[in-house]
Amino acid sequence: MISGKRYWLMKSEPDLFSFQDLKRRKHTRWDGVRNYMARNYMMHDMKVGDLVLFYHSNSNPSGVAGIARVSALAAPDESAFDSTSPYFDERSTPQNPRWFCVEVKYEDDLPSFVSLNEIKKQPQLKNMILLHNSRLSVQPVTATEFKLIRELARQNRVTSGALR
DNA sequence: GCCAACGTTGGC
DNA sequence: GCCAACGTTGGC
Repeated sequence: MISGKRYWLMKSEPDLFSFQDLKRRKHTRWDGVRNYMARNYMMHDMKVGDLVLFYHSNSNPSGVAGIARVSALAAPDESAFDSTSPYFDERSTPQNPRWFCVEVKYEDDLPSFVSLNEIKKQPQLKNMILLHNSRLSVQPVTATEFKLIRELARQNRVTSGALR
């Protein structure tokens, strides 16, 4: 168990499911995660109310697109039971589920997109897991990191406004 | 589309 | 339980 961490970053490929999709749909099960570390964070550490940076991966540009919030605790990932799903895993059964996922809901727009490039430029963000384990799709962020990214999004908007 | 990084699988 | 082979993620 991790104590005191209440902020997360979750990756999604926007071609498959974007922040705008979440905003339209209001909430979604974070299904399809097939990595044990990411699963364990969802199963054991994520609590209802935790805030989430919704990150667009495999994208041009990649970066943080908006804010979400955990809206339900982890439950068995139904997509693993569905033989027609790309996330099907025959080793996971309703009697003995292997994969779990939380539900997240749309929380807030960011004043602007915060690209991976901008994150890399911030000395205060150099310890983010994002920059050191690019493979982990669900990861904790500190309160400081979360707030700084929100601040960057605000600054971006001010800057681009001033240039107009 | 390439490929580095790294998680997973399975033979031994 | 090691580790080589393989598959996947994700930045560029």
